[in-house]
Amino acid sequence: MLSEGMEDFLKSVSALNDETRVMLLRFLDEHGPLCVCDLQVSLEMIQSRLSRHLKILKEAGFLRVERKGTWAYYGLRSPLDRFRLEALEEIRHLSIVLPPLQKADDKECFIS
Amino acid sequence: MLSEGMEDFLKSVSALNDETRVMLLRFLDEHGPLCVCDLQVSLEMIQSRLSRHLKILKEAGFLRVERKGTWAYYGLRSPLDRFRLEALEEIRHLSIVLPPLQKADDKECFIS
DNA sequence: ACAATATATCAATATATCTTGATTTATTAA
DNA sequence: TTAATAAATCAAGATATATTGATATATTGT
Repeated sequence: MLSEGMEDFLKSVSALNDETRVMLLRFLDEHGPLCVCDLQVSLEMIQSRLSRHLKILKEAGFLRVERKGTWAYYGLRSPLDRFRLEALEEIRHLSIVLPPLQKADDKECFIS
Repeated sequence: MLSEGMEDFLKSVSALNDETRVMLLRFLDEHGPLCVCDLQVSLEMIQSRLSRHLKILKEAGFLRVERKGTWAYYGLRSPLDRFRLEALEEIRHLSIVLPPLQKADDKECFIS
């Protein structure tokens, strides 16, 4: 059957319940899969914080990870089920200002 | 325009982020508007707790209140916007067991 | 094996949310 | 106006979540 349980629903919802994560979803929706270090520079977030939020979004079924060497590329999972897709759609329509995408390896820019 | 802001979105989402409130929405969706004391007996919840959750759901745009004398009848607000409706739809499909509806005034059952 | 780098996890603290019991407010009826 | 009841709010404690800096793990190139 298609009905999910309370736990799964609350996991989706609590993943959405944070401004940082909503921004992350929006950013990845707009730019496609990105590695943690690119997100770090673009969103000016420290690494442990980013890593935590990405994990929560992944475990809630919104994101997938693909590893390439030491890099981890996070992107929207596809297909999303109806509710998550609807949430994403809502996020797409939020009037929020996103910072520009920056690539970490553009310069000799080593983030600790 | 139709786009809501981040604040409004997070308000909806954080209202959904609680098992008690999800139950409440489901219960009111199934039985129609009910007064706080009926919810109290049916869901076996103390009054202050119930009152708090109803307020959160109301302020998040899911519920409306209608006062009749000392009673306050809470019911689903209508119409709901797309995202809230979709959330409600999702809640409708959750496989959860609800307690039966009980009316507070059936017996001389005065809840403190 | 070693150094360098990307990411994940941990520990401590700060902040937010939930629960309960007590109190307050508001309405009705005597 | 007083008593009774419904509902809202408050205060205190418990639990959960977010942030930061430090440490651990894993991969790559030498």
